[in-house]
Amino acid sequence: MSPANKMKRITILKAALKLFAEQGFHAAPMAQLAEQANVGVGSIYRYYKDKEELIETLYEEVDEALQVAIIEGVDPTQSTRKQFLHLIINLTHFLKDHPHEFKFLEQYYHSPYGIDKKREKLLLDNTAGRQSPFIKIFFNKSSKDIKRLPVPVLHALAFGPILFLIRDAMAGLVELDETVIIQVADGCWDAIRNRAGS
Amino acid sequence: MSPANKMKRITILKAALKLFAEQGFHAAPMAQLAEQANVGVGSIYRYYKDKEELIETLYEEVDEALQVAIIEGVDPTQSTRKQFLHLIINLTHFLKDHPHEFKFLEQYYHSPYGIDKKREKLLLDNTAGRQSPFIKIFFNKSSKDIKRLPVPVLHALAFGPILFLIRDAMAGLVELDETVIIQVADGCWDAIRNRAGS
Amino acid sequence: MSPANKMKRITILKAALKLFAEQGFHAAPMAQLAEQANVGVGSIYRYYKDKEELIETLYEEVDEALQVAIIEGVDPTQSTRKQFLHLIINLTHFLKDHPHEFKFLEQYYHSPYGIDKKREKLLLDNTAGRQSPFIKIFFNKSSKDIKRLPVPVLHALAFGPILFLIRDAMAGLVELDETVIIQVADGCWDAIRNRAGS
Amino acid sequence: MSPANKMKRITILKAALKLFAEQGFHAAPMAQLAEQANVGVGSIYRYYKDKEELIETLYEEVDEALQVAIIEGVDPTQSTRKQFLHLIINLTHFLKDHPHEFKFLEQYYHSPYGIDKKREKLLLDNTAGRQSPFIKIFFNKSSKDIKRLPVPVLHALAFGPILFLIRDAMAGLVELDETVIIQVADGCWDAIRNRAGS
DNA sequence: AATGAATGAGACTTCATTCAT
DNA sequence: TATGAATGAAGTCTCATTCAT
Repeated sequence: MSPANKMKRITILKAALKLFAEQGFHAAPMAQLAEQANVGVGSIYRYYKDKEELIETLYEEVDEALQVAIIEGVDPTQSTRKQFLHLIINLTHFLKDHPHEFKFLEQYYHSPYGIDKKREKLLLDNTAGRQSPFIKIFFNKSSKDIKRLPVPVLHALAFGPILFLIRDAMAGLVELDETVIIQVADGCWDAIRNRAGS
Repeated sequence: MSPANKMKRITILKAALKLFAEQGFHAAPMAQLAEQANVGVGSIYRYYKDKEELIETLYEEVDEALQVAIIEGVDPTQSTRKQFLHLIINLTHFLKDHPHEFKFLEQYYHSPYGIDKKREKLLLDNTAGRQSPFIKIFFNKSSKDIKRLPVPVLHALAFGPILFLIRDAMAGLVELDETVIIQVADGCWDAIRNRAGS
Repeated sequence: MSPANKMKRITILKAALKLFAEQGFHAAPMAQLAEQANVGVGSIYRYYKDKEELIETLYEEVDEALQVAIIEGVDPTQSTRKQFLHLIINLTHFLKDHPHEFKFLEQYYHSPYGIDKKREKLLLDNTAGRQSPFIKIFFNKSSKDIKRLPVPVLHALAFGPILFLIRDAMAGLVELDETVIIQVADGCWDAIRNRAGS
Repeated sequence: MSPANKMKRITILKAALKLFAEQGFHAAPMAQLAEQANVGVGSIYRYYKDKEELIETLYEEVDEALQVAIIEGVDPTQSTRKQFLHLIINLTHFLKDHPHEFKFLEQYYHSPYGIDKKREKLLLDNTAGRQSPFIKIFFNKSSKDIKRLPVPVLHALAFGPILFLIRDAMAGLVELDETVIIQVADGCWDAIRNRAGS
């Protein structure tokens, strides 16, 4: 594919991200998307078979970016706690700085779009593959530092709060400054760490 | 309103809950809803101005039921921890036992339906009103037992994990038995409690 | 179905017959059909799942009418030749008097719509069922009067010419008056009859 | 036009014939045609003003080939009957051996593409020109051997049956072997020949 | 001359909402 | 009051045709 083509693909994807985030999949007509992307309606269909494929592709793209952002700068030689905090902070910053991506992902996961199909795939191979760059490495060496709990439970304890909070932040209910982020991360750490003498 | 009317309102609402949960708002035509509810399409419009109002009303109903279920049997004379565990368990059971309600709420919150409009309203007066039956009471006496953190942060630490986990459970990724629930609740408690000497 | 409904079904069918005959299936948009039938576009879809079902229904309807018209007044006690001529004349009159029906059928059979599916069904059970009211009766007693040939061949010899000619007549190339019809019918009879002493 | 151009014209035409025969005019996008012909879409438009012109041209080509094939080997010195049988056999073989051509012609004639415009032109100057190579010569000397009937009627009697039958053969309803062909041709001959003493 | 990406009119179909019965 | 047939705006997608390269 030529660079020009690639560029148009991306233009469309970007416009879609914004539009879908702002209006939702269903309330975003292809015509409007075409307009925002400054292309003809038909052109979208050169690059994506249909609306669904566009959404799937967008999801893949966004998810990829998220995964990359999350592990950025995490240093495996540091303490588990340090790494954990780093992850949480990365995640939070990425989502705060990319509200469109955040809203899109929220919709994607929670609308019965590919809800079962996608979540299942996603989370299933979380345990053993894809997203794992960080999850797996992190939880694998967990023996000592982290509670011996089923991975999904650790997962929930570790990431549930911050995701919950980011939603509130998006809605303007909290100011997610560094202090708060650290507080939450600390809380999460408390939730999963293996407290020796307690 | 006559009892007969009231009954029909409820019939419609029940059918809507099921349909919306199973298919999503957008994929659930009013005609199908009418069919499921065994009423004429036109009748729905006697009780609800339009589809949106129906959804809003349904949300209110479901939310109310959830609030009630959550505080059921919580005893203010018990220890904060006990009360907290009780809340979490109530919440989990309700959502596990009412998957339609759960799916509906997920959609409602995460689709840009009333996302801003609604969440804002909802969470804003959380702090000082509606939902508070349990939140407020609970956090107000928090001085000693619970970390001194902004309420939304506590909120996130307390409820984020279990909500996260319930989603996984719905998708069939985890078995949410009593043991797991307790584990999570304990984890959450660890996240928010004020550990005296640590 | 109420009489009013039935009436609208028929109104639509009639408009469709005219439109399809004049413009062809593909060149006849549903919107135009709706206009001609004086109904809303959406209404068509109350009665017919989609354009294809409409076409199929129309075909069934037209075919039925044709079958009925063909055997009208045919008297089994008359000579085979008389009956044959009667059939041909009925057929010719019906198609001449119903040019829309004729054009529609031509299209239906010869466009790769249900070409294989339909023709097969049609012609296959011609031999032994449906259309047979006349075909079967006619060819079954054929032993003496009619050549011993495979049925499809007799079929072709008997009806090929008149169908061919009707097309020319529709195009204005021949005037299909009684004389000509009789001439053709006679020719066909000559083609299939068993000439004793020749 | 250069030989190379001529070749490309023909390549396109061949691909079109196949595609139109298999899918029908309407279901055969220009893009797919280009692909099959191994040319760019734009190139098609260098040779043909638009889709319609392409179809018309194709029709002309196919018709020409058919005319040529039909008279091949017909010997004017033979008896009228022999010549007639020869014609029928030629026609049948050509169409049997060129199913794409056959399907294309069927569509072309029976869809309101150029139905009136084309058939009229075609058949009109049949009487006095174009196609006549065989028709005219054949029917002109007909005085004695053949019934005195309007040419279109003779036409119908002579060719109607075999065309009818070929359709059935294409649909797999009859096996068109030499025997059957001869039977039909004989039947047709019976239909048009002037039986002396009858 | 050849290409094929781009276009947008227009096709089919759905569905929230109305209104005559 | 209850109904559901009728409506048409709006959505998704296709495809003949053009035009910059």
